[in-house]
Amino acid sequence: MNIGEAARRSRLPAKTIRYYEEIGLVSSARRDNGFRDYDEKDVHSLRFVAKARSLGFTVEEYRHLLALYRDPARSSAEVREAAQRHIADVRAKIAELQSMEKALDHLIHACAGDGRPDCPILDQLASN
Amino acid sequence: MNIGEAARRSRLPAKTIRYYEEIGLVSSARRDNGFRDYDEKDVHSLRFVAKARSLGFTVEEYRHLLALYRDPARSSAEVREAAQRHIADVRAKIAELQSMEKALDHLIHACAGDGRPDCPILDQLASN
DNA sequence: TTTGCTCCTTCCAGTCACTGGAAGGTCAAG
DNA sequence: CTTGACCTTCCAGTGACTGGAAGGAGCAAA
Repeated sequence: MNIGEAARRSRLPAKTIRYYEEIGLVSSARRDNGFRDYDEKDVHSLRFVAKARSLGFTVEEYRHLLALYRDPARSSAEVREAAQRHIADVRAKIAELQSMEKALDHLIHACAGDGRPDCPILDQLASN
Repeated sequence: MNIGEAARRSRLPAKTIRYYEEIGLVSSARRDNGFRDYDEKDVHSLRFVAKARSLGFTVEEYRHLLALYRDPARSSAEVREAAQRHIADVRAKIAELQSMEKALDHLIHACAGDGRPDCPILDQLASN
């Protein structure tokens, strides 16, 4: 099948699939006319990558997970460690964003938001 | 003062201050030897930017907030709107990361993480 | 004076993961 | 024969820095 069909079936943009090929993450056969030609196995790999992507893994992590997936001698410990490293990153990011959210929420509630220039948000940014 | 001192006092890397100058966000005087020369007012602006940065605003938002800060005829409504747009972004990002975290947490708990190859994490990535 | 050190300058390239767009080739339907 | 949807490659841009090279400035110690 053409890249467009593979894109629809993996829910990855065609551009992204070409990019993944360029960086050696996935590959495909080629037809005589130069068009990429994907089979079910290729689509399966693309879907695997699409799911890792939706969980926020980095490209290098997709690569690692794909390699583990294809290695029958892998240990589940290695997979779990990759997932644990990633969830730690996700949690750190959440904590950071939550502290921003909290600070912003305080500021927004302190600000009248009317036609006057007085603004605790600017005051806070300008303090110190 | 030199850029190094301004960097220490604003808690922004010197490289970042030069970058902000390049994009027209801040500016400074120059000494005869070509070195940038910062005064208290400059440091104040840099600190303002550093705080906006720590709240996760984008560079274009720092620019907008600085302009509002410097405009005595601003309305606090405009500042509050900028903050509200930003907090909505932050909340959307938090929600996205939390849904990733939840999915990852399930997977990690389902995985034995031992020497065997069987792994629900890979199974889930490969499903469909 | 020379050495050594820290700080400063500019410029260029790289990061991450795409994304957009230009210019042109392929193919089936009408 | 044209139209339109698809495909190809290549190049450039995104955001917000960050790293590094190559070289100049300024000051203290030997």
